[in-house]
Amino acid sequence: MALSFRQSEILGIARVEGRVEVEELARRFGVTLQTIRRDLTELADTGKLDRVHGGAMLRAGVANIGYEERRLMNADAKAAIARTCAAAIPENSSLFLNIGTTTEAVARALLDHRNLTVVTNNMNVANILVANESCDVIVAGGVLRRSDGGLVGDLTTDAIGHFKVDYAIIGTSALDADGDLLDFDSQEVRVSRAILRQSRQSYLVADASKLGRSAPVRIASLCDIDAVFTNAALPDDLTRRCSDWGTEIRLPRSR
Amino acid sequence: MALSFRQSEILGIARVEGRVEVEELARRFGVTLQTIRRDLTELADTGKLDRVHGGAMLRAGVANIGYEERRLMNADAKAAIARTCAAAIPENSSLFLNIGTTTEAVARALLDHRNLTVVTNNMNVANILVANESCDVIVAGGVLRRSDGGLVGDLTTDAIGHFKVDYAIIGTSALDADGDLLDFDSQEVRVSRAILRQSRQSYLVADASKLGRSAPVRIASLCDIDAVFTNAALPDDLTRRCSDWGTEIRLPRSR
DNA sequence: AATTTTATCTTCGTTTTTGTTCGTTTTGGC
DNA sequence: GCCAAAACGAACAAAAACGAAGATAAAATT
Repeated sequence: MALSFRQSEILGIARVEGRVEVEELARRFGVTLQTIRRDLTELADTGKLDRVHGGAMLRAGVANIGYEERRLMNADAKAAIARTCAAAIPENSSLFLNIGTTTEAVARALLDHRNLTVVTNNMNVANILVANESCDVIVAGGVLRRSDGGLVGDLTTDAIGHFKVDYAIIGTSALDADGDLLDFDSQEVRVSRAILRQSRQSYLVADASKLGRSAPVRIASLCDIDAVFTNAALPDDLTRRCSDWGTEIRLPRSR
Repeated sequence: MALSFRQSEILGIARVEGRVEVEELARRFGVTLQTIRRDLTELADTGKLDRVHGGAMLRAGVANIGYEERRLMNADAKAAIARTCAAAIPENSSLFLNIGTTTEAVARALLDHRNLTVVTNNMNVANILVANESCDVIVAGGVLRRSDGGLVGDLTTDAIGHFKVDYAIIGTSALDADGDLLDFDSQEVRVSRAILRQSRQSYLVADASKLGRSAPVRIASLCDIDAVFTNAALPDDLTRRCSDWGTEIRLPRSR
């Protein structure tokens, strides 16, 4: 079955937004709710989307509830950060993307970039970037973690050692007052460190909610990072330190 | 067939716009709707465009469509094979699943098994088995192939070398009259061979449509396989040879 | 000039899609 | 657990798009 104009457009919207609503789509296309429902049912039947009450979502693949909540938290901020970061990535370049909902937002923002080579240990990132035909996706293998679709373990670290890319784009669980990047899982931290080691430029993407939080394992310091993409100014002393370290701070252009 | 002046212009418009509509084209070229329809039908027949109601669109991932078709072909047979195979896999065991729509069917049939450890180079298998909470999923990394969600390359072969599992469950593109398993992609074949090497028992899952077909690269022979799960009796001489080799042939119980 | 070929138009019955209505199910507050 | 509102799916009718077949006209061939 070939998809209609409208259906493939719905799919496109879902890829970008992560979700679509019946009402909104009906308004947008100027058709009845029933027609949209039929479209969504068909897309769900062929496995392209997951149907939910009131709309549909990208195929869940890996997501569970806690993950969904995290993904929707600060969704706008994350999308804005992702756009800014994607704008800093030239076409024809290679990059790492690690685990995290913000890096997934970056993957979505990269759907229009051409000729990228992306190495990732995040199943969701791979699932998103499959849609970008001109992009080579390399999955660093490992043990699949249900909670967030991350691949971790020795296998992952080993695989990453095989590459050297232009940009590392990493997320973090927490960014404390000293400018240290922190995470909860030491396995994941080993992967993140390997990623930083194997890349020429390193970018941190983190929304403001990560700021001032804490977590037990240290990934790196902001002084090891070339630029941090976030959505609100950092505290004054951290800003000062960043300028000493030569770490650029990039905020989304206000709108 | 040579494209008419108008047809190649339609193609040009489609390349730019991504889609074309019958009405609009008819107006633009000053011809009737039927003429445009004929153009679009021809362009679709030669694979240049995808026909949809009201117009046509750029062909979306050619490969992807092929995959969908493959997945739906003999879907019932594959499901039956998968059930039989899954019944032969005890709980608390470890297994490989490689690329292929039949192995994906097996993954679906394993959703109720408990305490499995599954190593796979197939993103779809991983996405399916995520739903089985009691199952450890390990993804063997590699280059992601859009056409079927397979992960291939040296990275994959290396990763598989790290494991030794109880069962290898592999699919194949073709099974010829000599009992040789064949495939089209030599990279994928390397992965399949690595899988066979690293497992204690090896099962082939292949529906009858694979029988008597051919493909350029040899994976192995049925004599290397412990059991083959299929949906129709093999030719007599192959059956005889299998019994010489000690290769069991397992058919779904009729119903 | 006559004939064939090709592309297009016209007509009409068929298929697909969409809108409408209505009974059923799900959801969320109480 | 109960109820109202929202969302849903089934069924049918209307509308749009479709393809087949024959008619027409221009171009190519003889």
